[in-house]
Amino acid sequence: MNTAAKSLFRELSISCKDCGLGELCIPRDLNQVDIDRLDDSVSHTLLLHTGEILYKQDSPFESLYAVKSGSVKISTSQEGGGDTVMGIYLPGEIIGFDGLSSEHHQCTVSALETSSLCEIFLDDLQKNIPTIFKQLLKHASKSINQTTDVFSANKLSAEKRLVLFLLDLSKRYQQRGYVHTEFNLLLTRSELGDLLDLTPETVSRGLRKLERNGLIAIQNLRYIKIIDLDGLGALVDIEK
Amino acid sequence: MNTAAKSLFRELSISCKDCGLGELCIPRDLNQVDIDRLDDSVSHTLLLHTGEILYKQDSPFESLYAVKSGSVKISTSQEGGGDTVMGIYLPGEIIGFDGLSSEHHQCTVSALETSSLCEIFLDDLQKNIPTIFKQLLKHASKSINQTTDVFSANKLSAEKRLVLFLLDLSKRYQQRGYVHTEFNLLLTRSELGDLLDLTPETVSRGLRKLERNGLIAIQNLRYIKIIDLDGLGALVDIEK
DNA sequence: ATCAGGAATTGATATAGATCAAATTTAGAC
DNA sequence: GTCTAAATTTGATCTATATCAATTCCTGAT
Repeated sequence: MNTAAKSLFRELSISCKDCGLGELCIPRDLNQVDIDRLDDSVSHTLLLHTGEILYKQDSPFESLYAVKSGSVKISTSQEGGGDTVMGIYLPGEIIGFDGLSSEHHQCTVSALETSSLCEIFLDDLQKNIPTIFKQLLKHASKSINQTTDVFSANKLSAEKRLVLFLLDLSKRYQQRGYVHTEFNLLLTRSELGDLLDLTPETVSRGLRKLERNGLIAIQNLRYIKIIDLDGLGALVDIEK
Repeated sequence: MNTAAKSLFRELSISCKDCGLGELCIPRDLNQVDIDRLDDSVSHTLLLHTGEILYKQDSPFESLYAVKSGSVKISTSQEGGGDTVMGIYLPGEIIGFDGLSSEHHQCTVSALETSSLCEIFLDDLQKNIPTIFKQLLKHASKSINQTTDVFSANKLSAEKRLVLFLLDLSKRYQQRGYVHTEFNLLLTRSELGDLLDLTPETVSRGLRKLERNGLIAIQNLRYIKIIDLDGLGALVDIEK
């Protein structure tokens, strides 16, 4: 655990087999014995409050983490000074792969809201359940595919990038059993701009245009209600 | 192995311990016994000629592959019709992670020149050398970091993106023990445009401008000689 | 060696989104 | 509840790069 996360508070432990995330997280195709072993390699649970940092760019890699509740953002510092948001992670998603190859993290991870995480001790895991590594590889692979999705989105128009972001978030909330037609955006216009490679002004104009056209409603700036899901889909599906 | 790769030809086998790639590929921190076991999980060697396909988007995931010699490109088909080049891979780099999470490949991989690859049987590997999975995770992690690099490059000017691409290629050639001041670009202006999110016209103008300014020389369109490495570095290092 | 079709270059113009600027709203600290 | 700084919105320009178009240059096939 990073020094920056010293203030982390250890909640009442919940074992992997009782965790509500179930299949969304690591345990998939694991038998009961392995799930019990999984518990021994995972620390339950770290608590982060809004803005608190899990690990910083350039800090030595120590563990992977599973998001248990809440959400975190990963960002990188640019030479130019500011930060660039690279993505947000929701419950069941695993973070930390960015640090594996060089043993130092390439990104900074911080909480977007009060969030809990599990720390996954990689070496313990390897000792206890060799078979789990394929699961982890799958999560890493997912991470890659997620990045490439954003990547391929970036020759699209500003409006389409915005709509794709909203639809992706909606889908991920749905997969986790939350309402998918309304949710907190979690990011400022400026952070969303980083992520989608747009200026805050363009993000604002785009969202307000979607609102004017009756596709979404915006409450208190960050809270989005999707009014016409099909309409949003149509904006990105049809014409190239 | 994909049906599209039926024409693959099996070369004389070379074992992992005799392979020139050494540390660049999987064997790192592996003892002799494990390297011998590695051989049993790897098929040596597949040969691909220019343009031949290793696996296609949507085809079922079967194996990972290590590039042994030559180079391959990975691309995705867009709804709009055309392909988009996502990256190129050089010897020692491992491909196929895109297929792990959904069991189907998200990308198409084809040879940019005559190339040889090793097929890595994941399940055998897991049986034979449980400890190797961390190595694989590192490669997956590298894949992620590589993608995010490209990603973070895309708010830069066309010229900087081009220079960064040239410098990255140069560095990777150097790491592999090749001359790093001259090399084949491997991609058409149009493919390079896909990768850097630029039009072929802008790529052409950019490269010709670098040539006019005496930083590079272009031979036969694709062959690049770097004349002023520091000059190129200065174009991307200094001002934001 | 010739030829044809794709790739690359070069120039002219159009435009999406950046940038600059100013007013307004919001949220956190006291 | 008030205050203050930051976030957001809105409007007016600017510009890098896309787009369109016309040659020219390669390369591979015959």
